[in-house]
Amino acid sequence: MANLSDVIENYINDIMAHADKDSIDIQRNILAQQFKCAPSQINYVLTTRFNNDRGYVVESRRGGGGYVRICKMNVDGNRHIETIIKDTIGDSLTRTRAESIISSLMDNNIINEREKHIMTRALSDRSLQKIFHGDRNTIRADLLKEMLLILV
Amino acid sequence: MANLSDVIENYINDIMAHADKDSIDIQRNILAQQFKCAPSQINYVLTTRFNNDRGYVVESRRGGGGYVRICKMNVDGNRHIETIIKDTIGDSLTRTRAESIISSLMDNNIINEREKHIMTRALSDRSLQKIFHGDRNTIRADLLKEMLLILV
DNA sequence: ATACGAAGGTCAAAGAAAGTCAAAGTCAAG
DNA sequence: CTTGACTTTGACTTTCTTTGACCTTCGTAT
Repeated sequence: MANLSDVIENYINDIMAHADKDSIDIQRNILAQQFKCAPSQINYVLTTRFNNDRGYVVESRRGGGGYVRICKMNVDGNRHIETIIKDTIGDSLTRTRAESIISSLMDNNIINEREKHIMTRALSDRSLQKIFHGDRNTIRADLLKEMLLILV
Repeated sequence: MANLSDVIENYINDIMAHADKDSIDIQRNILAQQFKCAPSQINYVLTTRFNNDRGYVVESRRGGGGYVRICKMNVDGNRHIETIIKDTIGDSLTRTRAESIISSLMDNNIINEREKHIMTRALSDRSLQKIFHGDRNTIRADLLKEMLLILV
């Protein structure tokens, strides 16, 4: 059932969890071989699951001895929230991005699980079903910003 | 014989009853094939029978490895919330009524102050600013029901 | 310096689900 | 027999994943 991207995400999370540091190094081609997939699939996982919204920074190096370093940033509360409201969210926010942002807030203990669920549900497609499709993402942006304001 | 929607509803209830968890995952197209109907019929069943008035939350994902997850919220555990969702809110909810419902939840220790603030913000006129006036109260109703279902 | 091989990056097309919407069908109540 | 609520269907849309062809960067042996 689970797709390959999820499996790879899990695998990386696992390594991350068992690492001493907040960053790990992987090798793209090796990983791709391991999972019998195209190397670019690894990039796909990185951009969809280990991106900024989720609180990760990825750096890499090509050529012999190349690597991909995945760093989990841990942030301090208030400043982070302000940045999210002012810069990260913007005028429009997809559901996927909203969920990423909310997840990373929980990872950083800025909100708890119940609060995460409340926010996620509020921003779900189902809650916003009656809103014209083209407007949903702007409403989502407004909603999340407003909800986050209580945290500052 | 009952109509197809009823049959599908029963089928889903059956799976639900035999599941360990309070949620099950289905695949829309598979189910449609099984019942030899249009895939959108499954959506019809979901919106008419497994909606939040009946205590269900549905989430889904498209694309490879996609699924539809149907979660039964244990509303029986909480008569108060059940009543609010089924009877008090209805199809339309003004901001004022929303606020008084939320306040009463806090007074009854069902939610804490932070949660109250999050919900109030989400339902504020500012958050919903860009929604056409005539639609705001229906959206509010949907939003509050969806958020409340998380609590049970 | 240069060329070559060993990384990693990008992008677009194809594939795999699920969602939407409105038209057409059904059926019971008035 | 008409009306209105509920159901069924199908054409079209959107989202997410997977793959592959082609590009860029880096280290190293000559």
